[in-house]
Amino acid sequence: MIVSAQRDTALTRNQSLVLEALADAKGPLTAYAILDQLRDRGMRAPPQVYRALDKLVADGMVHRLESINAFVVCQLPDCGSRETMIFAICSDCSQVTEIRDDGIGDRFQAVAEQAAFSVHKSIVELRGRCAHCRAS
Amino acid sequence: MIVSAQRDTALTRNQSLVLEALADAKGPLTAYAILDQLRDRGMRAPPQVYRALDKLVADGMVHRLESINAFVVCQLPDCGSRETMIFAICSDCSQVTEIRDDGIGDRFQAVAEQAAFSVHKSIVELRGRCAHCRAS
DNA sequence: GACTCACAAGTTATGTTATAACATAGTGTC
DNA sequence: GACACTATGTTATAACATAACTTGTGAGTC
Repeated sequence: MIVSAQRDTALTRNQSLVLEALADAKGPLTAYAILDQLRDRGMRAPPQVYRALDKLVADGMVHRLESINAFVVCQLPDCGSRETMIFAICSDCSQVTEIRDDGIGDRFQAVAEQAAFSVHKSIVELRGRCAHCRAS
Repeated sequence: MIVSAQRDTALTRNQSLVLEALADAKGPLTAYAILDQLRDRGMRAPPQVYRALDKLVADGMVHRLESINAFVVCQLPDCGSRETMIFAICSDCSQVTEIRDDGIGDRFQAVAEQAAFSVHKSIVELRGRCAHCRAS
């Protein structure tokens, strides 16, 4: 459950480009969407994007959404810390809301403990409809 | 090994083959691993496997593990119902334990409601170490 | 039997996501 | 300069998934 954030080092050019692309995006982007966006700024091949994403995810500045194979910039402050985050992904517009639920990590730990399973990382992704899409 | 489960219609040959392969497996299998196993029983191409998996997942007899792109046969009875299941996936041996936590769905619903998000489906996957791998 | 409707299965090709493996270039230290 | 170290670039390919079309098959009808 410990996510060590090491933001001590400055970002490299590629890392900055990828972070910028994600920050400017309205929603999550796939690695290849990022690549396409950054082609005219020198990004040429998938490994460049994936390497940058690896670093940004490790530092807690970007989250990977496992169920849609996409990446989103972190919306909450202090997210590099230890909390388990919940991602609410709209099935209509694919916008993502990052939700903090203190204690959910402990709950997972507790139920897992009954199976003698020790949790290192939790993935919680909710699929449904966001406020905006429900209204329209 | 035959797995009885809650289903409306009988399984087709391909669906039975895929279910059998998953039931006999020690852990989760990817679609292509299933394909390889079933080649000598007539399975030839990915769409055949994916179509069978679609049906089995829809019927609740098989679960898809989003974070590892793999599939596992349902371990718990009455899983076709609406419960949100928790999957504990061992990072060492990739064995999966399916955990039931009544109430976790309500909790997700509650926190999502604060963001006016309506949940249709929840994905919870815990990564860590299973009892067996911790002991060894 | 012949027809046809519906659906499962088969097939080909391609799209999408991710990484292995190796080559090159910059940077700081001695 | 020689060296280690890290980031980058590049090519190729692995791994996962689906679109689109064809063929088979069984049930119901005439």
